[in-house]
Amino acid sequence: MLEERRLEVLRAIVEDFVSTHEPVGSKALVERHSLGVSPATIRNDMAALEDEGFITQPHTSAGRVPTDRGYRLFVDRLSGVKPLSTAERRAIESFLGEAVDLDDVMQRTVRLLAQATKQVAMVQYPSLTRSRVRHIELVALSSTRLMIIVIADTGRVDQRSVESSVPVEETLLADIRSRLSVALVDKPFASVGDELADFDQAFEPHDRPLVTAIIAAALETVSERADERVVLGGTSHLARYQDAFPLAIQPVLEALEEQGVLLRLLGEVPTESGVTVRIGAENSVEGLSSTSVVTARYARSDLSMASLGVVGPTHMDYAGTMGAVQAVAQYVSKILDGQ
Amino acid sequence: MLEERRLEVLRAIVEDFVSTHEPVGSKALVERHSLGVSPATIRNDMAALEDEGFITQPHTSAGRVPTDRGYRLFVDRLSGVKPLSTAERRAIESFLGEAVDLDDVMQRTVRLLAQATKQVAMVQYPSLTRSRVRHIELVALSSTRLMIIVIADTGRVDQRSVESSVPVEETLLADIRSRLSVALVDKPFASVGDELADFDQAFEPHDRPLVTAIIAAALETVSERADERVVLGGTSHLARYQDAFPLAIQPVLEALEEQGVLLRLLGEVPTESGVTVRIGAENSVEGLSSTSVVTARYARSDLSMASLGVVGPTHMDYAGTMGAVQAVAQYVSKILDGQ
DNA sequence: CTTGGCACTCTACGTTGACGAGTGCCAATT
DNA sequence: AATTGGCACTCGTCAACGTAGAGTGCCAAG
Repeated sequence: MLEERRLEVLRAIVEDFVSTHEPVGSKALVERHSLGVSPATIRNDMAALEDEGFITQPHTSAGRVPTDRGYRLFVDRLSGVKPLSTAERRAIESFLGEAVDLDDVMQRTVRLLAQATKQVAMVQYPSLTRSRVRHIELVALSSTRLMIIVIADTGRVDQRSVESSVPVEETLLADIRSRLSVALVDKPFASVGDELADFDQAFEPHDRPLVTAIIAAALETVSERADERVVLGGTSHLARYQDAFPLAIQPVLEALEEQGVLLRLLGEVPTESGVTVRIGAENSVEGLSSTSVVTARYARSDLSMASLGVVGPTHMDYAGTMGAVQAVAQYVSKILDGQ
Repeated sequence: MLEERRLEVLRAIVEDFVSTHEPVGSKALVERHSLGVSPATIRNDMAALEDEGFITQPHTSAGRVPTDRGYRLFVDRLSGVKPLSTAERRAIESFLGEAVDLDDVMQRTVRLLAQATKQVAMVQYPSLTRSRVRHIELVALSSTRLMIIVIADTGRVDQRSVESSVPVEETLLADIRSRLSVALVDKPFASVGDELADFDQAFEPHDRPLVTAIIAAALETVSERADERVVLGGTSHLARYQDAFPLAIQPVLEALEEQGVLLRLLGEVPTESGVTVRIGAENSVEGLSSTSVVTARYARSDLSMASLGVVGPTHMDYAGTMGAVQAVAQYVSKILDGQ
């Protein structure tokens, strides 16, 4: 009974604080929510919640504000995932459906997510590790410069240029090209290294340096590093919190400019499926200790896998944000599948 | 004599205001700069400058602040372009030299520019209009899905997928591929449309729909739209002006999120060479009316051409910024040439 | 366990008054 | 004709002060 009402009080505090951005007091609480008790009772509950570390007061005699721990409890036990309206779902689907290529899908997704959540959105390119090689191409740009192009079955195209110390014959190039195709096409990216292990043995010793360089370039395009790409959008939403709370936007912007940081945010995802929320200091990223990160995985039917998500103030609308992130992840998966 | 000193006063005001960000008064001016006259004289000059619209006072009794017109005069007649130190030049060269491909060059350039100017940097991808087709490739992703890949002599790779209503034979594909190569390789992008004008006539009528779709995709990769890509960096520098002056950062961030806006900023460049400065309302972009934009063109020996630049508050260090932008443009050109 | 009452603590806000920076104007000087 | 010192005036900034109001904790009564 009492346990239950306390949770109800916490929920009310979080909801009010999220919508008003102002510390919430006992009197305002009973007015806005129909808890059947008096302010004094609420005050007792609040004192208990504060002892347990779920809420805190900015200064003596102000209302209460949820702590990170309070938000955590709220997300885990009190809040659901608010589904999007059918109109919203339809808008998402049609907007994503218009995308012409993978870059466009990523671009559109990040805009969509930022717009839907009114927060900063990030979308990781589909991982290559489970992809396979669809096609491999070797092109001479000049007599000593080549370009190697690898196309994944996800539709992703990667290229890298290779410098040769000596001019390259077109016949040699054709030979390498066809052998590469035989060796790699339809092979998973993860096994490219093995497939190419003694690839250079088939060539004349004096061609080996070139072949080795090409192999190195091929491995680079295929290696983990290649899917370390995240697009970002909606940073202007950060400015809305400018004057608000302890959210200095400079460190946040700085952190978000680092691809490495974005990858960590999107990468540290537990095994479970569904939406992941990391609150405040749970993000082991300096500069984001007063923000929350909501992420979800998306996949193209197990071929490739990556994450997307948003970054916002800890006092965000978790239910709505989680709903939007989940829905977008779902539709991106669908679109990628269809393509 | 008097005319000359007035200009000197304007220069002093701009310089002081840029470094302190505070309105500058007559007394402070004579103290900090060795003009051989008294504050009262300066006041007369200031009154004249104000009448002419070069400076203004925020309120009745505060110091003077330059107007957009004042900055314009300063940039046109009073300020030079501050060259970078050799250490800086060397750092730029070595950092850009490490780039592995075009994407990497763009990425590094934008970081460099942001870091060197402590402002928001933007870099446009090299324009395709003057590029030529180096190689064209057609790949089957599935029996009804193709991908067309166009490689420019700038090293730029563009791809686009094509859907076919009927399964595509590999022999047909090979035929189209070789004819495309013959028709397009070494042709300038601008002429691709002409070259493909009656390309479909060479094929059987029932193959025409597919060929037409491929032509459309090829044109898309080659069309103007394709070079409409700008990378952005250093947005966190905006936050430094947060509390300062009339630079609300939200509208600026919003404007900079629009690729179209960036292209307009980088595109509206007069015929003259060198560095271009647009001050305040001279940028015909809503939201950027209290910022200045400094841009320069870069080129790969006339093959391709694009712009780069920075966005900052109107009270920026024009000499230093112009120097950095110019130097970076110069080195990017060099690097692209070498590659 | 709940509730009303009460004293207490702070913050937010508006008022007030000095202070100082800066100006414009004028008469005197060169 | 240009420069200069003097002087009165304007205004924004800042600190001090006091008040109003929101919110709390505690206690005694229901």
